[in-house]
Amino acid sequence: MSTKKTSLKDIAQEAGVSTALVSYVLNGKEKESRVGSEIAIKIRAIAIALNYQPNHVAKSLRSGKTQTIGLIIADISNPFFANIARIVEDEAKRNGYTVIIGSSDENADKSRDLLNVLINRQVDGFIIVSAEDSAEQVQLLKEKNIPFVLLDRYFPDIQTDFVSTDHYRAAYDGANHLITNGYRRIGMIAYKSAMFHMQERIRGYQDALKDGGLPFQKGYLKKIRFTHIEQEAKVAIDELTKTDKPIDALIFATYGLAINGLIYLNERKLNVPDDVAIVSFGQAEAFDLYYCPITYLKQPIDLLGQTSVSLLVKKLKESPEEPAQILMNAELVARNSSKPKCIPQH
Amino acid sequence: MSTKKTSLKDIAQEAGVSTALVSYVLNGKEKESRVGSEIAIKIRAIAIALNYQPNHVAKSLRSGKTQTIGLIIADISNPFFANIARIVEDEAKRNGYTVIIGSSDENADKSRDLLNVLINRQVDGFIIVSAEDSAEQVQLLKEKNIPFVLLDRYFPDIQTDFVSTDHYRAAYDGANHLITNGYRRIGMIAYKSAMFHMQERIRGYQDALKDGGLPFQKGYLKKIRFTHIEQEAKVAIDELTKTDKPIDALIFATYGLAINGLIYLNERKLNVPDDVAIVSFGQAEAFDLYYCPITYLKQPIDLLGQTSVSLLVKKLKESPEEPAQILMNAELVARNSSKPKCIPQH
DNA sequence: ATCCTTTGCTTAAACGATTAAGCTGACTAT
DNA sequence: ATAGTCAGCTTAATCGTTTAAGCAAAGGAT
Repeated sequence: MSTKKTSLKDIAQEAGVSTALVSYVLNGKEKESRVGSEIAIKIRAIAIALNYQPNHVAKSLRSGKTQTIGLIIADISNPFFANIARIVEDEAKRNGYTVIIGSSDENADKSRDLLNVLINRQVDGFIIVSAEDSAEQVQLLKEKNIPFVLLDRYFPDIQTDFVSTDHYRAAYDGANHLITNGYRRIGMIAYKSAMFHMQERIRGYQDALKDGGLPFQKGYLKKIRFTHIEQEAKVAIDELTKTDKPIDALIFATYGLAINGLIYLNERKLNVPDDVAIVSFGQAEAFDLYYCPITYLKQPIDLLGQTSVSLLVKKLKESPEEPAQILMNAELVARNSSKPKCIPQH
Repeated sequence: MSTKKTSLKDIAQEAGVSTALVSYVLNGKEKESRVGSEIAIKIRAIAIALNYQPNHVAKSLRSGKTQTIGLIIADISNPFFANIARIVEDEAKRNGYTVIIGSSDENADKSRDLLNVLINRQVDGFIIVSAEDSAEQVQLLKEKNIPFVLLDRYFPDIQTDFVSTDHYRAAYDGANHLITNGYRRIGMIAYKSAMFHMQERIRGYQDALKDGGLPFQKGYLKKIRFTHIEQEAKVAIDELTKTDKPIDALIFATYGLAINGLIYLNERKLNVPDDVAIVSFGQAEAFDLYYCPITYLKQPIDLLGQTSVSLLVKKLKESPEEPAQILMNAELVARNSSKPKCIPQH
């Protein structure tokens, strides 16, 4: 019933040769290893007959390579990361690698844990969407000479390979788009975070306002804590709208922020785009479903994912050279939520 | 620089003992193996000093266990599965397991591929959301005595462990809810599929209509191909609405169908729920964002995921006993999209 | 003094594969 | 005849752990 899996030894026994020969043949090294052609044929036949499947674990132990990539993301249940994960999975498979995904929840401790678990599991390398305060972990990987590629977020102070969206430019484009379309009191809701990508998004927003001749209003920029999105998003929106100079447009720095914010706008019966125009980062079916399709900054997810994998695979094969640092542009997908402003109200 | 990882041998050398002793101590078997308490302390100290991290691959080879679970789903970028994946990941971790996720795209060949790859990687067991035409694969796993638990979908003709939503009852509840709220011409859009869970959803819908005294109209049930959702969903909706007896309510048998359908309803300027009431399977933020929040059948994702993991872990630890077959109820979350029907139009 | 137990350690095989090195016999060249 | 070459195989070490079996010395009982 439970027929034991067949190993090299079984084949060797059946063929009346040593395991070495079998290994040579099945790895296509008959030429270099001077294996007789008759016995090679016989071995191959037996392997098929016994339905031989090499034991990956044994291979890994011997070779020191597991053909496995660790993918660290914030949360697999967030559509942005789920999409990334899917691309990475497919691309890795195409290169003969398997992916192990771990969710860090934007939390440095969990991220460290994950890294350790996966290092012990001997993954060959990592693709990492870094969490807050994880610079030291990245530094450590560098020192340990563990191959990795940072995805979507990077640390300007640490020399690493990375593949990222140009967050500054994306935010700049988003804000600029709103200005062009006639909006003048443009708010932004972002995370309270020291992460470079978030800083860049904020900087892009601010620079666009400045270049558009709009004075930067400190009160128009709201930073809320990742851990309290729901409550703080409401407070932020209230503060942005329940004032004598309410915003007429709002940029969400993140998909998660947008979801929460849009739901609350609904609750408050604020109309998009008449009361508030919207531009958001991230992308998801949800934006298509909103009564007024949401303008968003479409990050090149496919390219990001594919490039990070091929970069990592290259690092794993060839010896490390110069770090590759790739910045990609997000595409502004303009929809009704940011359409040119109608008649000035008053 | 690239300090080699420390192994048992290194510790043994440093402590002047054999690797066996080190292994005993670090695995907490000092008692059974009569290790001296002094040397035990010394070994532990050295292990910490050298930052010893056991090599999981070697452990796996020796033990035949990789502490890894294979999770086969349709598509990680689908929110339903992404959520499942997250739960499974967390629950597995809590039990000392790592998860490898594979997306089958509802395709039997890909599913078979995935299974083989993961079997070669020596995963200890599987959690599987079965794809169309994959009954034979499940049968094979059974014969090979590879532990697995089916998740959310199962085959009534094959005796296996499974954890699933009661799809029949969920659909019945959904349709019944619409009837109760005054709708009389209730359509359904489902997948053209032989999968049991889809058949059950359809059967639930039909039985509810029957029990509600509504004649089942063949034309009100549309089955569309998984591979052509976008086009066929439009056609289906047109056929359901552009007729002299148009539907007044619609059930989507799936999250993906709902997304496509709702977008098209928008396009057609059909109002929810005044023109068409909606009830959908699946759940996602998207449903909250719709101008009229969508009534949905909330599957107990957390419980499904957790239960499947603990079931599998139990199978892996203890010897196989009776197969566990668990059916859970979906909760109907009633929102505005299915609110009691207003004034009869004519 | 002798035997038995117990304690504290080592030895070595095993998991399944890879691969450098060595062995044997046949053939070639001189 | 004799050395050298080469084809065709085997041997055995190795990757890092685990663990059954065994060995040696010390202590206890008679």
